[in-house]
Formats: sequence, C-alpha cells, structure tokens
Amino acid sequence: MEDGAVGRQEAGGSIRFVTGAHLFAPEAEALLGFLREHLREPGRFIQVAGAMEVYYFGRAASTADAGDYLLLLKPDGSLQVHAPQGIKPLNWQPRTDDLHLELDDGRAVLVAERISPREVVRVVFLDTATALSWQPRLEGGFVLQGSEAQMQRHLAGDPSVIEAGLELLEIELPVAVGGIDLYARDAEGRLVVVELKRGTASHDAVHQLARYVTEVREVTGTEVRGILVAPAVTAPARARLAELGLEFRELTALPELAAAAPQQPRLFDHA
Amino acid sequence: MEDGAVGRQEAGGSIRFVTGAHLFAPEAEALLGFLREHLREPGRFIQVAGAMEVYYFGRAASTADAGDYLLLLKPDGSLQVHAPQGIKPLNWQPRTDDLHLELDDGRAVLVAERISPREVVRVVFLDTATALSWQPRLEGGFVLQGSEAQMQRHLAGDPSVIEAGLELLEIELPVAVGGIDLYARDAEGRLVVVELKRGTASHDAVHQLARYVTEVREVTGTEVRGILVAPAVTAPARARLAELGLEFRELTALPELAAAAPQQPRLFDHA
DNA sequence: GTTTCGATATCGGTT
DNA sequence: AACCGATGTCGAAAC
Repeated sequence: MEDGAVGRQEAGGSIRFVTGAHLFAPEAEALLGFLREHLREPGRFIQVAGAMEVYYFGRAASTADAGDYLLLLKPDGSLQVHAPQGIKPLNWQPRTDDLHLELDDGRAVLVAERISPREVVRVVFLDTATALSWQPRLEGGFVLQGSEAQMQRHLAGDPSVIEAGLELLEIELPVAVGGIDLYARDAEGRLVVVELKRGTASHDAVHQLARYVTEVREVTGTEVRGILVAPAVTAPARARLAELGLEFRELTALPELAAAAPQQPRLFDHA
Repeated sequence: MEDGAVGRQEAGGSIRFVTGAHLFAPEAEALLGFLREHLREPGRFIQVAGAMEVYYFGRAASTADAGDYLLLLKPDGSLQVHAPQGIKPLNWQPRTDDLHLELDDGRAVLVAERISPREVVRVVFLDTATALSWQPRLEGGFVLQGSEAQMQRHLAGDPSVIEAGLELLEIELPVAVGGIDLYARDAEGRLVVVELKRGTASHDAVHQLARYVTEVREVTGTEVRGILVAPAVTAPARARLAELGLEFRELTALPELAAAAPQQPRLFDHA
C-alpha cells in the first residue's frame, strides 16, 4: 500500500490536482463538459480510458466495435486510440484541422477531421473509466545516435574506413531517381558507388545499388564498382550481390555496439 | 464545471476506483510501490505522466533529457513514451522480456529489456504528476477496409475489372525474389504481370513491376505486359512507366471513396 | 505542395 | 528464427 491519503472515488466524481484534473466514470454530459473545458485551453494532454467505438474513414476505412481503449489527445492536436496490445495505435489522426464534440443519442462523441488527405476519426464514448487532463511544461532535448545520416557523415569524413585508398567524390549524388549515398574513386582510379544501410540490408538494397551502378556505367562508360555497406545482409541479398558482381562491407553505425562485438570493425573512434 | 463530487487532491494522495487506481504527484518510493503492485497483476494498462529522462540502447541509441512525457505500459508488456507532439512515441519497446524497477539515487527507475534484438529502455522518473492503472476488459473486433490484400482478393475474383478479357493464372506467383501480385493472360493470349498499390504508386512500384516483367520474359521467352494498378501514380513514376513500355490502370481499393469520386471507376459494387 | 527516403520503423504471414 | 512485403505507415528533407 502506498503512502498518503487513500480514498475511494465514486462514479461521476471529479478531482483537481496541481497540474490538471481527473474525472471518474462520468456520464456522457459530464465527459463532454470536461473535454470541452480542457480542449479550449491550449497545451493540454488528455487521456480518456474506457469502452469506446471508433470509426475511421479516409485513405481506408475501419470500424472498431465496442472495446476498452485509451484515447490520447496531444497538445499538437494529434489523436490516437490505443488497444491493450501493440505499439501502433488502433486508430489515429496525425493532425486535426477540426476537432469537435457532440452528444449523439445520449453518448459523448468526438469527431476529428483532417482536410488533406480528407480523413475523419469518430470516437463514440460508451462507458468511460477515467478522463485525465494535464499540462506538460518541461520540454526535453532528444538525441538519437546510429542513424544512417550519421553513418553517412562519418564515412564521408573518412572514406578509408570502407576501404583503404577510397576518395570521396560526392555525397547524395543525384541520379535519375534518388541519390547515391556515397560516390567515390578507389585507389586504382575506378568509380565506386556506395549504398548505406543502418540495419540488415535486404535484397531491395541490392537492387537499389545495382540500379545506381548500371546508371553510372552507362553515363560514364567506365568500370564502376558497387559496395553495399551495412552491419549485416540477408542470405538471399548476399547471393544476389555475388550474382551481380557487387561487394559487401560489414560496418555498424553504432560505435558502442561495435565495441561490444569486437569481431565487427569499428566505425568511429570517438562517441 | 462538471457534475459530481469535486475535490482537490494533495500530492502523494492515492485513490481507488472501480476498475483501477490513481496516484497523484507521488514521491519515488510511492511510485515504485504503485508500479510494483500493478505490474504484478496481469492485464493492467498503466499510464504515468510527468517529468522523466529516457534512455535507449539497442538497434540505435538515444537520450531524452528531462522533459514531460507520458509513459504507457500495456497489458501485453509493450512500452512507449510519448512526447506532447506526434503520433509516434519518442521511445518504445514492442516486447519486453524483462521489466524491472529500481530505486536509483532516490529516483524511481523502470528498466525494460528485450533479448532479441538486444535492447534496453530505461525510464528515470523525476517528477511524476499522475500514475494511473486500469483494467481493460471488453475486447472489441476491428475491421479495416481498403487494404491491398482486400483489393487483391476482389480483383482475383473478377480480373475483368482491370481489363476486359483478362484471365487469372496465379495469385502471388513466386519469382526469383518476391511474388507477383496477380499473374494473368489477356484476351490475345499474352502474359500479364499486375502490380497492385492501395495508395499512390511511386517509382519503386514501377521498378518492382519492371523486375517481374523482365524475369517472366526471360523465363517464358514470350511477350509479357506489365500493368500497375493503383488509385494514382506520381509524375516521375508515370514517366518511368512510359519509358519502360508498362501500363497504368487507375483503380481505388475503397468502394465508398470511388463512389464519392465518380470520375474514378468503381472497384466493388457491394461493401 | 509533391516526391523521396529513412525508421530502434511495426506488424503479419510464410518458409 | 529469418525473410519478405504492406502500412490509413509517420516524419523530415529536398525540390
């Protein structure tokens, strides 16, 4: 049992605390009032848990029958409905151009519309356990390491990590469609097309590389090497590489991972 | 103002309600006790809102400085940390093989580990506004309409929607790599490779189709047509189609959308 | 606004 | 477990 005052909250009860408010098992009108009040105020993070039905229509169409879900309304106007499993929400709306509430047949209903693409999410509240609203204030910085973009920057700075004598010519060299991750010249003067993947490369990475190599061969009329740089490659992709006369260089985007697995070459010396 | 009893909750207070419990502005030990208690019990949906730091290490590595976030712990053991913006969580763990709590330097800490791939998410609770635990009971059915799989089934049942006289040979015919969505023969006896997209098709759909067509030509040694079936196609993809001598057939996966936009051919007559 | 590509993609199906 | 492809993918950058 936790410290502090302990109480039992009756259905329909509401509580205010320092950064927000909480409503327990509200009827439709109380829930509508709560949502109206807290949506009016900008910056509110709202969580509603309980039985709902959810309808979506837009790029596709979906129906979620009565079930217990968690609805999140974020300060940026985005909406998501979570089932009790999975990372991805059951339904969502990344941006809402219009958010409105209505009382339909005695039930509170939230309608989130988006103009482009034309999409609507409709949430019908059936039996709400709790509705919570709070105010996030502190904004924290976020840093991600190990992205392909980071890998690209580091390898562009020191292409010899891929192969001794490699000399960088271009980053993201535009070809007919898309860009070549790294475009270089090897110690013997041959052109080299490098395709990077931060994770295990599959056959489509090989196809992408093959397309670029073919195109550069056609345009320059010279010998062109293709190197796939990734921490791993699937077996079929490796076979396809061999068939096409392309090469594979094993490199991990994440320095600490490389350090933990010393059989892998290290990409960076400084974190 | 809502109906029902209204109270003001002091920091450290806790409340029990019919399907769960709620803790307000708890100290580290109270939060630890609350989480321990509710994680022990299976089937709990837990939401913790307030200031946290979040660390991730695995396929990549990330650090989220002190900020106000919402942590979700679902009954399936998945975890996600949401910032006040965006659909996607800041940090997540789709499955946790080990979830444990510790008191570190006076702060409650949650560590979620996953074996394969080896990944860890560490959440340090700094200043918790609310911790809520409830029990989802009702499980609702979910139906999505307008998926590519649905489009494939319907078109397989009536290939003439794509083109009069088209006769289905195979669904998902495996080739060297991947599978041909629909493999057919046209009214004049020529082989036809059909590539489906539920949304706007881009150049990689064209490349995929081109690969399949080339392969079927090589294997059969006969004339082979390639048709891209999608509700729309990007301009570069359309240009590439023309270059390669491939065709485009405009079809929408969603019947109601097609009805709303009568200039588009209807795919289904019955929803 | 359109197009393209990366993502700790996630998720589901099949081998 | 590996592999493959769809996703209402989302999200950001380049054009």
